[in-house]
Amino acid sequence: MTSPHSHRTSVATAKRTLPSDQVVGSMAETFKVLGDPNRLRIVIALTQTELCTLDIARTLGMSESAVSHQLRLLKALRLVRQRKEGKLVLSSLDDEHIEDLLRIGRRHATEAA
Amino acid sequence: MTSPHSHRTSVATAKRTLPSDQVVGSMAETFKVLGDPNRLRIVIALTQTELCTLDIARTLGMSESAVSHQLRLLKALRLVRQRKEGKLVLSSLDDEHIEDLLRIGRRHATEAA
DNA sequence: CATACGATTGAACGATTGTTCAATCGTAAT
DNA sequence: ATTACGATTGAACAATCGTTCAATCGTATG
Repeated sequence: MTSPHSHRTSVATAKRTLPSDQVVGSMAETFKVLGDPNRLRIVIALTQTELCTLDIARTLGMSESAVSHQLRLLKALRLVRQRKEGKLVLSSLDDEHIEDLLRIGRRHATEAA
Repeated sequence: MTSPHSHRTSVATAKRTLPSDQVVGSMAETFKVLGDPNRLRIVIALTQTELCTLDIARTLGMSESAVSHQLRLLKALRLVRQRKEGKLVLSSLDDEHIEDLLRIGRRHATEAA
């Protein structure tokens, strides 16, 4: 025989640790937006410099349109901020936490499998 | 007139900062797996205790099958580890970086919009 | 004003996603 | 051996995703 196991108490304990649906949903959205390679590349590129939409497109080999669509998402989730300069729209990171996420995510990704 | 802008140099600079496709892809996978509310809840629940598949299902109100599918993904990406005990499969977090990601992600998510 | 350039928009498309469902496997207990 | 329980699997489905394409907007420059 192995150690006894009570489903009841485990479930009750685990349930207590969960944040509200709203918080979980918001966290998931944040991670999800970083979960696409092109969007992630955009964010990484912006850790160095402010860039206009076209430069991002050229840097990543994406269409201007695709970049614009993604920037709108990134802005909506407060990862990216934008300012206008003439006919350019310059994008930059909006939040200092983002670079932390990138750093840790990269560490996990490049660890020995 | 505003400040002059050279696309050429901005693109060249930005390109240098980008990790390889392989690294970016792996990072994106890591974020993506945390980008689903149910999967994220599973991971959060496991920060506290080791849990069997059924307990996770009961805690989150998911079917056993759905949980099992997601655990396989989490295991493949090395977020979750599993050990057997009798007929139970106990899951726990596989990597200490994960909790850091959760903490920072939560901070960003709960910041004032 | 007309032109060019950078940016945005919305519809449409194929591709991917997460779940359900039913069937099956494995282990422990009777 | 049979039963019960926990876990896994694969097919199938609706839903969501990210891109392309064409059209349009805005602003600076000729």
